Amino acid sequence: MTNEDSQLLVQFLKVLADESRLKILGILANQEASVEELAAYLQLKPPTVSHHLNRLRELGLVTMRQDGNVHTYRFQADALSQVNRLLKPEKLAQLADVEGDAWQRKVLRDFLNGVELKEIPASRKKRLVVLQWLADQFEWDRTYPESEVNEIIGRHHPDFATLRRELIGNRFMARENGVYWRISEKSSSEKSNT
Amino acid sequence: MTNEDSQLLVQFLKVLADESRLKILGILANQEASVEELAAYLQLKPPTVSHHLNRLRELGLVTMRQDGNVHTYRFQADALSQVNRLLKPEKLAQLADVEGDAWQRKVLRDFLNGVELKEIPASRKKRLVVLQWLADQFEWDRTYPESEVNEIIGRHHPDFATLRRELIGNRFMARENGVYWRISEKSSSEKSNT
DNA sequence: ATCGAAGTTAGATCAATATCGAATTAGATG
DNA sequence: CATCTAATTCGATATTGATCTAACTTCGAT
Repeated sequence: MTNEDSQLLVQFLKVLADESRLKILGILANQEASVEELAAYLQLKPPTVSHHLNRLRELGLVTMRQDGNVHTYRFQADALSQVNRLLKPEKLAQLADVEGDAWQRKVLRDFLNGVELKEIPASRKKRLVVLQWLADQFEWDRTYPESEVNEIIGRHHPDFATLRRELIGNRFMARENGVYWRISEKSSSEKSNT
Repeated sequence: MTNEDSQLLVQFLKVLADESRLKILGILANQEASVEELAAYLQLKPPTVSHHLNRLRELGLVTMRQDGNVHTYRFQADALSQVNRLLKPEKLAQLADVEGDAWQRKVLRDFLNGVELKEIPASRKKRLVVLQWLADQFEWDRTYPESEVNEIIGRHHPDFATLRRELIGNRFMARENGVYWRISEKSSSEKSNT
């Protein structure tokens, strides 16, 4: 489902999600009708019906034919199939993909001030996002002595000891013989930014 | 399509016709999620998401499971099938039937003041409605001399001659040898009221 | 038992829009 | 041409509803 498909679906649903317009379609599904007839059926004034017919026409749900002064509207059944095509679980699922990691970005926006970590998130999920970001401050393919680890973390937050332990505990980094290095995630979906 | 079906369809469409809610469904179609995650994905505040989830839950489009403080929402794919079932040309066509002859009633309401015909409609379609009503003032299974026809019509409008000719011309009544009687319509859908 | 975090509820605000009356356009008719 | 009718357009109004902040509830952890 492309992004335009998604926008189109919303437009269709907005136009259909109105009792008057559904009734209009219902009437026109039986037989074509003029604005005045529709207005009387629906107990609405002609300008209101005209407005609704315009919205329906914009999406191809009805067409208009003019006989003298009378505008006769006709239902276009196949336009509905577009909606039914898009309104399926699989299609909706594709809709979400365009979004991406907005949540992670939000967490970082909330807890970072520039490169400064305002505080350590209490919730585990958010803490993991921040730790991932912190781990990204370290390069791959090399080791760091503890002093350098403390210094790098210290640029972002005073409590480097806690954060260092968290990095190890949550397997963003590993330690052996007093040196530290980054380790890769197995399957998690987190990604860094900047 | 019953009337409740129709109301249900409108409710569904109203709930679905919102970009945020469609996105929520899109995300949940891929994996279940908590309120906060959804809020971050969509860049909305938790109360807003909570509101949307409530609307979706009312229609069975999502279900909720509570783990401690975290409410985890899950997409219910089969709820969508209801919409697809109702959103078909044939179903919409059935929707109009519940309405009936509102238009005719409207015309009569406009042109009648009690039993008094305020004026003779200029538009043919409306004139036919009024003539049908006028014809209903005559009984079946008997004949009327012209004088009585004039008198009966005269109760409703001064110009009884024009109306009498219209009744004949539009085949609501017939005349032979100076007497008049009602004749039945072939297939027209008009019905009278009181 | 206290505190913090996730969620919901309540209330307020603001934008979108359904509806209508008035004015306008365009066709038909005498 | 003058008039009448159907339809549309325009402007105003009123309602609906999406979103937010603030307050409250509930649960878990310290």
